[in-house]
Amino acid sequence: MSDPGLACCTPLTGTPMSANQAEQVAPLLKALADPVRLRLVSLIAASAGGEACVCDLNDAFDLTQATISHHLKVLHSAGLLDREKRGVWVFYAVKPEALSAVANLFDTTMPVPA
Amino acid sequence: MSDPGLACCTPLTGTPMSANQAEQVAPLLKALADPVRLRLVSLIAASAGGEACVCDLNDAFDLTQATISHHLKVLHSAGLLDREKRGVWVFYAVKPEALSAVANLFDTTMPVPA
DNA sequence: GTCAGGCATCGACGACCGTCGATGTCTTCG
DNA sequence: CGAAGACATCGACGGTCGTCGATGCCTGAC
Repeated sequence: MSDPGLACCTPLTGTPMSANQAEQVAPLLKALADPVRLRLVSLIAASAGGEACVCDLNDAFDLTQATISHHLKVLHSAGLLDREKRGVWVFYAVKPEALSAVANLFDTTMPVPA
Repeated sequence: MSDPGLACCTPLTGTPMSANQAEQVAPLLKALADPVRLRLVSLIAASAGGEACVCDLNDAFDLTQATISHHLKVLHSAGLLDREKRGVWVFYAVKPEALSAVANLFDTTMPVPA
């Protein structure tokens, strides 16, 4: 390493993601990197008003209510979902800002040439 | 459950992601859901020609060469990176199709209202 | 043919993740 | 008040992940 005359590789032209930015975005992707959580976000986003209650989400999967609650907590802790208690039921809503942050990640730092 | 008269929740208006689609997309997100791999993809995408050799990537991290090789293998196995051996060195290149597939995921199935 | 270097693979270890059953908390109803 | 239902939390289990040191393979140089 550190051989100045070698230059085996192409230099970095653009501005790659910083280590700090990577550490911040990775948790969001990690929260979404699960089939169940992906479907949960999709179900909530496709619901009227961009929100859905846990009882309905629970019926959409062959999983225990405890497992669904856990996944919702992960998504909420990652800042992807908002939680609102209405009476006996709890409604989760998508946070468009968080999703657009992920979308911007692929638009800004990884531009497809053509 | 299965009480037909309850209707506690909002009905699903849009078309949520299918279980099959979620199972297909989740591995891509899981491959990207790591700070090191995120920076690897970013570094490669920011390099000239959208490709970079392992020796250069190895110098950008405080990790073992074996670890970097492992992460590159994960990204390659997920279909996000292309591998090309040139002489002694190995070059990895981003696959724009795979990245745009992820980008489409957030554009198509989760449209931000405004 | 021998040597050096770039990269992949192997085996191992600790840490984390997804799922479950059981239990707790809180709200509404009668 | 007590009962029932919706949801969260707890503790535990097996599986996967990220990282490492050691080793193997393959290429180019001498």
